[in-house]
Amino acid sequence: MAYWLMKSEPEAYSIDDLKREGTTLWDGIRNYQARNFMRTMAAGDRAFFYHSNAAPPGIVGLMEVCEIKLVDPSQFDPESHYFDPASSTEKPRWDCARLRYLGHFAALLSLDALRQQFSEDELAVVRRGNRLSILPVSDASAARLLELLGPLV
DNA sequence: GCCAACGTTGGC
DNA sequence: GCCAACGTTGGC
Repeated sequence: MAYWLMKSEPEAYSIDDLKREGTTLWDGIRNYQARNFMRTMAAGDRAFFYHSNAAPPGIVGLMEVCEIKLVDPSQFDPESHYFDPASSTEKPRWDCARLRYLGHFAALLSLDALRQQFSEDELAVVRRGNRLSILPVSDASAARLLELLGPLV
């Protein structure tokens, strides 16, 4: 089982939205590197839910990967912000994963705190200039994160 | 097949 | 709003 970190702007979709819905389609990924990471996920993997563009940004909860390589429906919707005219139903360019809510952590672990605990090599999210919305987390870093974050609530 | 330009993303 | 990072695109 691998660990990941997935970012979402809470104004667009927050951990509370996921708690309410139970599962969600993680769609709208339009960055190739993030998409490629998402394709290497496996069902049963865990993902840290990270609030980006928040004050402060940081890890707020934990999810489980349910399904991967699902076609992202928003790419075909002309009304959608994520509409991609270059994509076709025959050759879809973007896919997505289904994630399940596992829980909140008692408190947000901020990016500042993460930078104090982890080097840029240990945890990609603290790397200066990193803008990826989906990142792998090593088993060792995941174990330390879970220890810092404490039990799910 | 090189490589400049583009698009996406998010911290600041 | 700037800019850093980088996979992909596309002109040649």
